[in-house]
Amino acid sequence: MRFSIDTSNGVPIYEQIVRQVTFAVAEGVLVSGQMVPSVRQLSTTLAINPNTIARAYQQLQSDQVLESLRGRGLVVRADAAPRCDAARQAILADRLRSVLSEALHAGLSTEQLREMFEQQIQNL
Amino acid sequence: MRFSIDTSNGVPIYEQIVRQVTFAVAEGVLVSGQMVPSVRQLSTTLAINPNTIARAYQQLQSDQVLESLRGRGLVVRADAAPRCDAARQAILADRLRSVLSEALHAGLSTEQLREMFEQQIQNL
Amino acid sequence: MRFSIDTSNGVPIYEQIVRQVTFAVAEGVLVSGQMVPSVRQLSTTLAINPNTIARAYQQLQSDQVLESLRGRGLVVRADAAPRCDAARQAILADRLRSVLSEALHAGLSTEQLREMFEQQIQNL
Amino acid sequence: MRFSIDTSNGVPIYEQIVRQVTFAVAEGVLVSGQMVPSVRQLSTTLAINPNTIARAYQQLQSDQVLESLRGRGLVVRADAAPRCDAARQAILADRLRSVLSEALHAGLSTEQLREMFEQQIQNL
DNA sequence: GTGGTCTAGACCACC
DNA sequence: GTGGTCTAGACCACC
Repeated sequence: MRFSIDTSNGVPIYEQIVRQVTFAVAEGVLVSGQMVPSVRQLSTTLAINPNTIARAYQQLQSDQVLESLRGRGLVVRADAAPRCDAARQAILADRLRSVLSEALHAGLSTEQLREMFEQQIQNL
Repeated sequence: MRFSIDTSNGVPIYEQIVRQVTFAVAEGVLVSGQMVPSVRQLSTTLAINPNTIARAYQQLQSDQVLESLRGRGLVVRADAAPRCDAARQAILADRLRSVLSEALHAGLSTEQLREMFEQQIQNL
Repeated sequence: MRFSIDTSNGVPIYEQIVRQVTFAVAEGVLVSGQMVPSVRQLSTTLAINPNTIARAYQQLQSDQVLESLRGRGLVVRADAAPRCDAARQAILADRLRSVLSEALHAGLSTEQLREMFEQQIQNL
Repeated sequence: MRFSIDTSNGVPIYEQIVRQVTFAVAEGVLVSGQMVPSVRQLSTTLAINPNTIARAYQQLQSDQVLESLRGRGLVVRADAAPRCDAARQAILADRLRSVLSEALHAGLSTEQLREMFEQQIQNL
């Protein structure tokens, strides 16, 4: 799988990695038993501090997405896919809800929002 | 105008104040020449340190939304409304874009997104 | 004499009044024995707080430019003109020196400065 | 780069730092990608409170002169040099304009000003 | 009364 | 280690 890190959007790097792995499992890009790149390897390909990678992998383990196979590395857990799918849905719905809520509080109408939605989605 | 501060959502307090003033000017709740509450007054009503209020007002001045009448207080600048409206639009569109972009990268379809959008907007 | 107050250039209002009176005496626009407008009158014509005017006049008295004639008001002192002329020269030379010094420290050459000088003086 | 702070000239300390960094980038003394001293380090070498340094660096970020590499420090932005050069030019021209304007209003002739200019520039 | 600046010191996330 | 935010409290010029 490919990672894309944006160091300037305020989202912590380790969080971006956690999400991208979670989403990849949800989509089936990463499947049960598949290994993820080693801390060292990912650290050099992304030019990111190894501690940051390690922290992301640590959280993915406590999220029960990855597990450590002694001496071999980290792999996707057998039961991770549905959990990741649920997590993906929840994370995205929540972020969407929060943006919409702020926009409504800022005085935009539902119609203006729908317009903005269509406009943004066409630009992507 | 009324302010509502949420100290637990990660958004800096001064930033929340900046946004709320900007949005209020965009909506016409605050109009040109109108004074904003004094640093000390807002500080006591919100139970927030005066420095934090001052920082928000400082940024609103460099954003050209407020201007200082020395020794008297801060007022909304004559030409602030369109600037604030544009800022509001830009901030919200950007946040929406970022959510949608992440959702698409996470594998959701445009149709799924549209569904999620309608669902979230009805719950608000 | 006419006063012009700029409330947005950072120079305190009372200071602007002090300087304008001083310069007017230096130029001969105000002459010895001539009365200056009363605090109350100047306050209303300039729409400025009377305390601010009073403060300016206080300083002009301690600068020995004005003197108070009991019950009649403030007039230009007999010996004020040369003092004001010297003050004007000193104030302006000092401000010029300070700008030039900063520009040189900022890396501009004498030639660039001379250019800038001619350009600015033509625009005035 | 070296900083020199004058705490007695009325110009706020953070503003002096902002200007010195801006001018250094304009001159090429600081180049794109180069790190500026850390808040704590500059704070101790200048014997200035870290908050004051942070405030200057904050403004330099909103001026798009510096950018933050989270957890690592602050560097000069890729496109900062022309912006800084323009800012330097604008700041100095404006200060010069303001001095000349005041001098003309004070009754000096263009010729007297030119004389004063040459005199001051030789003494520096 | 008003805002503006500064110090001191704490706590935080991130690398 | 890095910057970012916030509190507490002081002092200032100005109105």
